[in-house]
This record gives sequence, structure tokens and C-alpha cells, in this order.
Amino acid sequence: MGATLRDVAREARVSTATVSRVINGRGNVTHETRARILGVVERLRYVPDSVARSLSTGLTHTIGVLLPDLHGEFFSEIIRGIDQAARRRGLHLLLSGIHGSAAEAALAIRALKGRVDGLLIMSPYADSAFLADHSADDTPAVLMNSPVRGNSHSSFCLDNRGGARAMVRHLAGVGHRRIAFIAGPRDNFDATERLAGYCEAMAELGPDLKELVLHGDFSEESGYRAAQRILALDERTDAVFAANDMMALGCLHAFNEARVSVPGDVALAGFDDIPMARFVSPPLSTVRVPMAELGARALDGIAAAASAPAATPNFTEIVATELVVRASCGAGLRDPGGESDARRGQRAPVV
Amino acid sequence: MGATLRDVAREARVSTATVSRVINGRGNVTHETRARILGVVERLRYVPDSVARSLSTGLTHTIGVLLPDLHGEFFSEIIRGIDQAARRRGLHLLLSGIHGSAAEAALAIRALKGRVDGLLIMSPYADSAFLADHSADDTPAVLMNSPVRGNSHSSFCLDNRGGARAMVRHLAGVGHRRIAFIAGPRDNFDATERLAGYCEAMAELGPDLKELVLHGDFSEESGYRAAQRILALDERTDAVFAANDMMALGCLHAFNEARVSVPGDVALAGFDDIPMARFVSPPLSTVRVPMAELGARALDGIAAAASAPAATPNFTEIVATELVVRASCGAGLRDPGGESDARRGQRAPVV
DNA sequence: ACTAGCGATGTAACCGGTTGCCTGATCGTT
DNA sequence: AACGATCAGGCAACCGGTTACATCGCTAGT
Repeated sequence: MGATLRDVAREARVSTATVSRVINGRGNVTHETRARILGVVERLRYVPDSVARSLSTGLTHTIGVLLPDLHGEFFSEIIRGIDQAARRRGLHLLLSGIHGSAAEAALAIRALKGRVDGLLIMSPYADSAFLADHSADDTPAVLMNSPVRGNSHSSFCLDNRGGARAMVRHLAGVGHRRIAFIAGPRDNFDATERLAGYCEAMAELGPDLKELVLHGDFSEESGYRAAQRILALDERTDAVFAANDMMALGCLHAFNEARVSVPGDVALAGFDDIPMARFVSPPLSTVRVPMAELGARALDGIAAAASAPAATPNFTEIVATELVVRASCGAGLRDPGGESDARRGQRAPVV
Repeated sequence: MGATLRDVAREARVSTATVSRVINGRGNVTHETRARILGVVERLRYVPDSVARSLSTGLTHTIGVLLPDLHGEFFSEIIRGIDQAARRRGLHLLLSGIHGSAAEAALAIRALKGRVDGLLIMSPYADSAFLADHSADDTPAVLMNSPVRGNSHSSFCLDNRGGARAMVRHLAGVGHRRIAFIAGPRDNFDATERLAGYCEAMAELGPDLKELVLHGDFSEESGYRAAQRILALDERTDAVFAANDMMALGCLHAFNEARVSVPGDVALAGFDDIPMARFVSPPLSTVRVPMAELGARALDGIAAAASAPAATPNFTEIVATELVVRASCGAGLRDPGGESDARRGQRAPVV
């Protein structure tokens, strides 16, 4: 067991209050006394116990982060953004993956009671009603990319809908008419928003556009199978827009296998801009989602709410997405190797 | 503020001790009393405060995880493995990225004092001496992929050296003689081990093999530049073995730009098996490092040490790597599209 | 009838800090 | 010389649980 505050106080022949003041830099201590105490602290290798401190101050300097899954780029980028923002503010992160049911999510939330100053939640189950039921009223929470009903909580959302609309407009703009969409899981918030964006844009762009929606589950394999179904159709499809990049890559595999040229025979686009997107051939047109930024903004939001619970009004903030045009959508960039275009991506080698 | 144990006790007209017994399922409580207490718990929406509980039991059920960086697949896989294992044991994860100096790492460690039951550390600075200085003696720690001196701590390491040796042997086995190595950062443990494996294998395989070591920093860009340096040499190079996949991808870009065919003119291999490796063209031969498994094993290790500090002897465990042969190393698989070979990778689409 | 033994519950100390309030000393003022 | 202001520092309650030990009532054993 390490030394405690009382040990230090005894050794330095002062009261615990004085030691505490020195540790926390609150004034009103003589130079001399302070030096003596610091000497003892050093000698005893005293390190304050965070848990005890949290108990008496009610502050943990920790934010609980609940994510539905920890798989892949998508989440690692969010975590990275959150971590950076947390570091800037001197906050710790308590990470929890909630894989299963709403019940598991609820359990995770209670287990965090007292341990965190605020909650950052991304989960299909986490709408406001759910939180009201399971989260303590005294722990502020903000939602990321989750369905928000009512405004009892702040939330940060990607502009999935706008991004999908932009991509559809772009595809239509370069002449594609029959644009198929491979949707994601039905119960996934991002997926339904992207689908909605596709539908909106198709409707808006007029009746000569031909809608076609297939269902996938965000996995590469489901994209592969969807592409096969598309190839089996009688009618020709001009373009395939997958609700995420992994499914687009699955499509690409299927098209390659079937000797269908991309973008020659069919245009292809994804969503997310995972790092792989610019490395495949042809480089994949996609919609970039700034996950790290989303994470960082959300952390800033919850940090503000945690430090001034009452003063922070609830709001919903939309984080913009960005259309990334590469060769796969056939937008006049017929460079098959995609070399020149790859340089357009971030982190391209500097010559 | 939520209800406290004392509130519940008062409402149920029992002592706090009895409520505590009911909450923790320790017997010796009448059915009747238990029911009454649970009723009040429900009504008051009482949730025990984890911090208070930690303070009095000395147990936090939390493991602190310190990683040098949160960037990329590599770390997200580790985190995923750790999270899975932690979930199985009902442990929480306190995540911290230590970007900067050893001083920052030390600070992070102290800040965790009392908050965690154990530490899982991956850091270039974290050798045993460092830990002895900065970590409390009462907090067990295990190291991942870090230099271990002495045996005051357990550690889990990737078999970087063996993996590099295997790749060199493979490259030599398919006929390459002049095998260049692009090393990683000099102060990085993985990097130096991989370099050592390369050197060992080259030495072992005889004097007709031609060594060439260039230095990179694990970034794609540094790989790109290293490839340019290689191309500028007078002597021809048969194969390039990069110490990680990102640098190998940088090489690939450079070779493509210079119209140097891979694997026709030069073979290429990487290390890590990031998901992208099987998607590039040609698919990249590499050494797979089971990061999730490493994370899971390490978590199991620290969990054991945390629950029975004395009973757990220190040990070093080596986690095996796996040679993944694809088209880029020119091992007789001349399929340029790499279609057939891509299927060899995990998660290939099921037809 | 007496008591050892047991099960249900209460009492209060404790975990390790923080902090409001109080004391006593020093110093400046008039 | 008396008095209020200012400051260093101590006292003790408090945060919200846990748990060793004490207590009390009841039953079974002799």
C-alpha cells in the first residue's frame, strides 16, 4: 500500500488539511511548511488516490464512452478524436463497447454511475427516452450519431443525409441515370439516413432517374452479394452507390470477377472514405465522414456539459461530410491506374 | 443527486449494513426484509456509487490501458481484443494515449493511481526500470510489446523477430538474393526487432545474399521515399521488405509511378497485414500480427495478476506471427489481378 | 430451566481525501 | 495600548459505501 495523506501529515507534523492544500496548490501555506511537506511527499513517494479524491469532490475528470462496436477504422478514428480532445482538457476516458442488446447498454450505463462526469454515447438504443430511463439524471450525456427524439440531450450527428444527396447529385451530374443503392442494416441510424438521402435526391432530380434499392449489412460480403444480384438483373445499371465503403469494395470484387469494368461499364461509389478507398483500383469515390472530428466535437460538448450542467442548453449539431470524387464514379477521370487521383487523398506521399 | 444507500436504509427502516448486504447478495437477510429493501431501491432508483464502493473495497474492476498512439488499424485491433477480454471478465477499461515523452507517460501512470486495479502498457519508455520508478508498487502492470529488462513485470510480445526471419527466408526461398529492408523508427521496439530478424536471417542464409537497410518511420511517405532511393541505386534490388505495411504501400506507389512492375521487376513484402494489404494490386505479401489476440492475452494476464497479485509469477509470453504469402512477393503466383489470391485472406466474400 | 449456538440486524469505524469554520498569531492603525 | 484585519494552520464533518463486531431473539440440546 502506498503512503496516504495522513502518513505525510504525520511525518511533516502538520494536519491533513495543510498537506491537502499544498498538494492542490491552494495558498495560505508558508514557504517553509510547503517545502517540508513536499520533502516528505517525495520521500514517501506519495501519490494522491484518485478514487478518494473523486469521492469527496464529486468530480472524476473522466468521461464514459459507449460505442456499439470497436471494429474497424470507423471507430478507431472516433476514439482517436475523442482521446485528443480529452487530453487537451485533461480528462480520462472510460471505454466500453456495447455489443449486445439494449439491456446490456443499460447495464453498462449503471455500472458507470459515479465513475464518470459525463457520458458520450453512440448506440442504436440510445434515444432520449432510453437515457431518461437508465441514466442517472445527474450524469449529463451527449449522443453521437443516434436517433434523437425530444431534446433532453445534446447530440452530434454526421450529415449522412446531405452526404448521400451530394453523391447522388454528383452521379446524376456526370450522366448516370439508373443509380442503384445498397443500403445498410435497417436498424442502423447512419444507414437509414443515408438511404433517406439517396431517396430524397433521386426524387428531387426528376422522374427520368431510376431508383433501385438493395439491402446489405455494411459487410464486404453483403456488398459482394448485392453486386451479384445487380449483375443478374435484366436492366442495365449505370451506377452503384453503396451505403459504406466496405460494401462498395465487395461490389468491386464482384465486378472484377465478372469482368465488368469500373467505371467503364458501371460507376461505383461508397461512403466513409476509409483509408483503403484510395488504394483500390480504381480509387473509390466516396463521401468522407470526419470521424475524428465528430469524436472531438462530441467530447468538447460533453466536457462543457459536465463542467457546467445547468448552463449548457441542449442542441443538435450536424457535422458536415465531404464528397470525395475519385476514379470509380467515372467522373471524366479516366486514368485507370488512378495514380494522379490518388494524390488528391490525404496523406499522399510528398515527393 | 441520486439516492444513496442511507436514503434507502431510512426508507426501508433498516440499517445501511442490511441494505449493503442485499445489494451485494450476501445472505443472512429475511426474504421479507430483502423484498422491502428491493422495493425501495426500485422506487428511489437507487444505483450504488462505484467510486464510493471502490474506496472502501480497494477494488475498481478497471484496467488502465496506455497506448503510445491511437492511430490506425494496429491499435484499434489491440483495443478491440482488450475490450472483448475485459468484457468477459466484467472489467472496465480506462484508456489513455501517451503521445509524447516519458514524462507524459509517467504523469499518466500517476494520474491512474487508485483508479485502476492494473495497468496494461505499451510504450517505448515502459521498461521495468521506468515502471519501478513511476508506478505504484501496489498496482500490477504488464507490458505489451515493450523492451523488457529484468523480470519485475510480465510481458506479452509479438514474435517480430521470428516473423521477419520467416519472411526473409521465404523471399530467399523463391530466389531473391538482393533483399532490401526498410526499417522503422530506431527507438521503436517492434521496428528494431523486425530489423534484427531481417539481419539474422540474412546472415544465416549465407553470404550470397545482399543486405541493404534503409530507414523509414513507419509512414507511407517514408516508404515512398525509401523506394525512390532504392530505384536510384546502381545495383538492381530483387526484393524490398518493409518493416510495416504502410511503408510497403508507399513503396508500391513509388514503383507504380516509376513503371516498375511488382512483382515482375521487384518483389515487395510488408509487415502487419493491415486490411488494406489484400486489396491493393498486387495483393501484398506480409506477416500477420494478431493484434486482437495480443490484446486479449495481455488483458487476461493483467486480470490474473490484479486478482491474485502474489500468486502470479512474472513471465514473458511470445505471441506468434504468421507469414501471409500473396502475389506481391512473386512467389510463383503471377496472377496480376490478384483475384484468386485475395480469396485467401480472411473475410473474403463467400460466393 | 438454562445456555450454547445460530440467524437477522444494528453500530460504528474505516477507506483517503476535501473543505468550511475556527483559532491564534502577527501586523498595521489610530 | 487597544482593536480589527490578515494569514497560517488545525479540527472535524463529510463524500457513500463496506464490514468486523456486537446485539438480540429464538431454538435445540442436556
